Amino acid sequence: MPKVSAEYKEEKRNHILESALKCFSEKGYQATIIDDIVKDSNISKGAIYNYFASKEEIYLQLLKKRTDEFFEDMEQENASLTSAGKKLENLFKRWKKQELKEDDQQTMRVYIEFWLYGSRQEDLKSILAARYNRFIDYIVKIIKEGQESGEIKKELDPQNISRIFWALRDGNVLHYSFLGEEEQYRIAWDTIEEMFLSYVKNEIKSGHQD
Amino acid sequence: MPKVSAEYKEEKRNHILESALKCFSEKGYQATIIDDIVKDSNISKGAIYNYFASKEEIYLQLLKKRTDEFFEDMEQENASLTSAGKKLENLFKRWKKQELKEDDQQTMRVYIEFWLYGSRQEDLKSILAARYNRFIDYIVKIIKEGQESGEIKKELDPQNISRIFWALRDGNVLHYSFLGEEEQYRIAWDTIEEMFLSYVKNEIKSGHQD
Amino acid sequence: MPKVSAEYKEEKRNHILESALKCFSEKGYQATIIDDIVKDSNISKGAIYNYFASKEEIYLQLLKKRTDEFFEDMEQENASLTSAGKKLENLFKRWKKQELKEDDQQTMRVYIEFWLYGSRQEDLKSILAARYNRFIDYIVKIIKEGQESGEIKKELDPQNISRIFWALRDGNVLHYSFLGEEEQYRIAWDTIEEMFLSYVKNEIKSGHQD
Amino acid sequence: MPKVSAEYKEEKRNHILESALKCFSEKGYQATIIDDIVKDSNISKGAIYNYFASKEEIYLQLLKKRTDEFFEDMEQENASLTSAGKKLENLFKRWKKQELKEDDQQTMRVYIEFWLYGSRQEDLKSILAARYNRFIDYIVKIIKEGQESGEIKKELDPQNISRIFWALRDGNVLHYSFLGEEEQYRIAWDTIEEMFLSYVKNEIKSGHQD
DNA sequence: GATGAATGAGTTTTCATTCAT
DNA sequence: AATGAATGAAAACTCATTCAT
Repeated sequence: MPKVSAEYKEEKRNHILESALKCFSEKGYQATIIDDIVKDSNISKGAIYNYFASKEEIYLQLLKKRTDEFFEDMEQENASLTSAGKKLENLFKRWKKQELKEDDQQTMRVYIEFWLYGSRQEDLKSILAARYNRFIDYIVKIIKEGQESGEIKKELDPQNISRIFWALRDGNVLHYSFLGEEEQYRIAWDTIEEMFLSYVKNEIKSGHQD
Repeated sequence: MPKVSAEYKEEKRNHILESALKCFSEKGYQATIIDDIVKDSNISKGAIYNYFASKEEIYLQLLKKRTDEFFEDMEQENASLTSAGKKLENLFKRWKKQELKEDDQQTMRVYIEFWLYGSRQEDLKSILAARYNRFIDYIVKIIKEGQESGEIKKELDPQNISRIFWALRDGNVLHYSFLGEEEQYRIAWDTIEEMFLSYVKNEIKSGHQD
Repeated sequence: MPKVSAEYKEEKRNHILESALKCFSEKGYQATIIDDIVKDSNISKGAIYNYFASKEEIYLQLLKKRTDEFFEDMEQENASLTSAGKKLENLFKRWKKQELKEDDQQTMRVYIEFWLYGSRQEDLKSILAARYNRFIDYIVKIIKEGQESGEIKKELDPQNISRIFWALRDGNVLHYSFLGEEEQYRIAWDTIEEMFLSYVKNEIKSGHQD
Repeated sequence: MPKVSAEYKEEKRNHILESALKCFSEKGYQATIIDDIVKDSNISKGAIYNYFASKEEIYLQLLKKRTDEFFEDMEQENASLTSAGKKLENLFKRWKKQELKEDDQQTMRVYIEFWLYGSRQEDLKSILAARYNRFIDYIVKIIKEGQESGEIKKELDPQNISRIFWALRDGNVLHYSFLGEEEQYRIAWDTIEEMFLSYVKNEIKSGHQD
């Protein structure tokens, strides 16, 4: 018989994770000290350690939660979209408007840092790889759908295209996140969309005329 | 009247920088401790501080040196190339064969980390921005050349295209550097080249029909 | 909702300051290392840094506390004294018996070192000057009182006399603190009292006449 | 058969000591690093260690040299003075005009610091005491002369008076050296002279009468 | 469950001294 | 004799984690 309800605990957990995201995003994972999270969350150091075993676990949980939420979101949005092309376009739209959600903006920085951090810790590599594959698979599925429906060129390797898609996204986000020039980012993202889709889609009625 | 020659000192400096690169690349900048560099270089802690004022300065000098070398290299290679298209292709070739030079591979990781690190230190932002602009300008110049010669579509904004070029490069390198799958990287890079050049070049006798 | 009472913290603070005084007095400020204070106080290094931001802050707080206590003490003692002459005599008495309080003895050494230290740190000069002026003003007030009541020669400049008073005190303390010959110190101090008071007081019924 | 003349070596030694005085005076003994002396003297670190075994030895030699010079000076000046009163007045005059010689000003700071430093090093205490006694004896001799000639009160203890003389001097110098207010210092010193001499001299035809 | 004081290993940097040239 | 590069033992300070209350 727990003293507090499960919801209470869940809420507190999330509260900590939100503060952690803010701090990690602003100062970086290594530079963030637990006291930063204490200050931002107004939750005591001891309490934080009641919910998470270590700073690293906070990091890991944070990334997992964000990733899960991203896929939930996508699932929901895509449910109503019928073609691969629409789904891809929706994804591009997502990052075009993303700068409005400061939240996601922060997440990106933290993701990229995690990329660095995780690639150096043997024990995190599998987590990193799993997360990466989840993203890859997500696009692979769309590409395959598109190839079946004839929207997307059959000669392309879905795995390869998916990897390129994420490389494009991450490269652009990398620049944007750290240089912060929103207008340029948006223009670049538009151009990238055009370039990517025209490369990937079948010529018939190619380009943009939705 | 120094006791050792300027070359000796230069060599030692480079020796330290090489060890630093190795350490920074393996463990990350923050996680690398001076003793790691001491151990790797076999140079005493005090001696290292005779050559560099701080760990951060080692980092900065390292990046500067690498960047300078990159541009020197490029300058030299491009001197013999007559068209914008050839220059771009040469750049793609460069990163395609890059994995052979382990050295450059390391530098990339460190560059990306610097991106994160620098974007959070007010005093480093200008260095970061200057470095970024140097890279941007380099491609802008090539694009403009190509537009004048008719190789490259005139309606494209050179700045924007340059940014996209580097986003492609960085995104791909980001994935490769941390996932380390060489074969996939090379294939992706080939595809990216095709995508990019076909987007950028004028259709007449368009880029790749090997 | 602190886990410990304010008194507990105050006590701990004082405990650290006392150890610091002991160490600074024995070895000097610069030569004292934090581990000396750790050893003497039996408080961990980290805990010390929970109470004070730096070694220098310990020094500053220590001096401030001692100075405050000195003036509190004086205020109390002087409350019952009605004439300027009595107040001056009381001050002389204070340092005559001072050697009995080992505590004050230590403080003096540390004060003098602070004089040296502070005079070389731009940012400490104002603290030093403020402290000095507080001492000067204290005697100035007494001198003026005495001049009004007729006890003290009207032609003397209170500021100048006050400065001389403290020069006498500091000079004597300097010698005593470092040579440690108590008997000689006490005799010198008696002589100084006689010299000073006979110079300062109006002849009529002057306290000391040879 | 030495390679260089004794004079050359002596000159170099003095050069180092002069630089050391400057540095010690400006930054303090502990805060001065050998490289400060190297920079100021333009003599290499190795060479400095050829002339002195350690930083401490430089300090000690410096103090010794300065003390010796002081007494040589005094001897010379006093040779032409016939009475104890004149000799004392001459001493007062010396410190009154001293601020003009920046050199001596520096020495004072260093002396005071040495007082602190020396009193904490068992092995330096005897050096300190010897130096102190040399100063004490110097005044004792003058006082005794004055007592014999009738200039100075016979009932005074020469040792005690000598100690007080130096306490006055050191106290005043302490304040001046670190607060640096020249005008105030000079006025105080005048007043101290008046106070001291009127206390010490026989009333008949006393030097200073207000 | 919550609190925040305490811990101490770990980190960067300094600097007196040495010694090969 | 002179040089200055090299050494490495300190020293101040940090911060993830623990644990008594």
